[in-house]
Amino acid sequence: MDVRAQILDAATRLFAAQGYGGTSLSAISAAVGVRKASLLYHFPSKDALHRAVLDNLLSHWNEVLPRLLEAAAGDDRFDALLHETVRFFLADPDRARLLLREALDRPEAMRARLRVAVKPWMEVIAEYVRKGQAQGELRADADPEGYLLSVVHLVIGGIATADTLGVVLDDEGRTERLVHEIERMAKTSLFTDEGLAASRARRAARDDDDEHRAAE
Amino acid sequence: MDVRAQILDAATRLFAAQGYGGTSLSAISAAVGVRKASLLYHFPSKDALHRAVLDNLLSHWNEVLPRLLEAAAGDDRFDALLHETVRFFLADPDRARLLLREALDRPEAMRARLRVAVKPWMEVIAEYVRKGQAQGELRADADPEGYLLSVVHLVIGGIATADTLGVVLDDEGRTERLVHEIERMAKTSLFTDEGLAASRARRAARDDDDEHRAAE
DNA sequence: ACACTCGCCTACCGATCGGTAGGGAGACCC
DNA sequence: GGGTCTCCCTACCGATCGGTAGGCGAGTGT
Repeated sequence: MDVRAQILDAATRLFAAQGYGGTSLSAISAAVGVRKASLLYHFPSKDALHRAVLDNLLSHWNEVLPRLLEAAAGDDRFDALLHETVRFFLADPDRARLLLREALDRPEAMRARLRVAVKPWMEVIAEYVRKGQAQGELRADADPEGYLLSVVHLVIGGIATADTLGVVLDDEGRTERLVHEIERMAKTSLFTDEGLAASRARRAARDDDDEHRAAE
Repeated sequence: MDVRAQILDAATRLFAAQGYGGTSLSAISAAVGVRKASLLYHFPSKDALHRAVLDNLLSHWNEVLPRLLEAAAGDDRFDALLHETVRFFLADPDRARLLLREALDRPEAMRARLRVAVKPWMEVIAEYVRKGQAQGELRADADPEGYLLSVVHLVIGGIATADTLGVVLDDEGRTERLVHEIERMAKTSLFTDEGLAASRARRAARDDDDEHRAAE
């Protein structure tokens, strides 16, 4: 891996763990094994490095999301979307921590980023929620935008602090247990009980179908 | 207000907004209107100030919670507990931001704090959840500890970043809307639909009762 | 009147911060 | 082989960091 990528990687880990203000350029360069001046050759300033780290993270996400939205089968869209979102942050909890820190540290900048990067998607999905509500599959009293926001939040926050808050869950699979409950909450509070049953039935039918096709 | 309290207050606001590492002693003392050396007269070090800020916050909470647990009527315990928790953090969102930052910045220290301050309460409430599950009022597939953790998380995270994430909710009452949805999700994903109806019926009866008593 | 404490101050400390200047080894082009 | 570009280095900058030393004025107790 080239030095620039190593710097980006180390900066991501350190910013996530100690925050932007709490991480010095010396610390990052030391983690990579080069001198501070070399770091500043690749990134002209600490702020530029910070932007690069965030861009790197968000571009990953923007690359995953559209593929996900169109790939997910129409009916189980929410299920797949939720699960893949969880997987994305679970694959590297530092992603969740970075976003959380950014929201706390620079609310104004984060707001601007969200406005252009997230809001359009959010509106598309919210529209699907409204359709599901009209069909009686989703709870009518849910606030689509508020719900989506809260779920994103539940996932990001839950994963970012799973280690810390996991103190009340003594067993070792605490993260799995927490994630499982998060997914359960997200689904239960969106689907009506009928919708949930219908969704399960559809998935069973599809799995059956897949098996048949695989057997051929 | 005496200077010490002013310092504590300013430090709380600044730590919440910019984090511990991102806030200098000069900034805090400037906000109060005294010199840095005067600040260090009241608090021997930055770290001591930080501890004082956190102790101040947690003691508030520990003062509120027990009163809350015993005051809430047996059947609507969850409702009252949830709502008062929301109110506690909504009254000063900096509380939520501070806790969130602490969990990110010093996971080890936070874990220790949680272990002694939160875990006992959590276990008591989880026991009540299990009872409710046995009665069929609460969803049997919920993981009591995981659920409680996630709700705390949903509330704290939601309130801490309501301003930032509220970008997708254009209207002015965004915070109210978000909070309302958070409460809805928390209840819907815990109560069975029967339990929810029963709870509503109980509350209606009680309100009726209150009116009668007030009319006498 | 005196000593003493409290609360805040000015002045300063060494360490570390983000960032700059400039040099040198190696690869590549002509 | 000379020129140049890439990449990393040593050495240094002024600013700011958390923290210390010590003085000064306003009470307070005796």
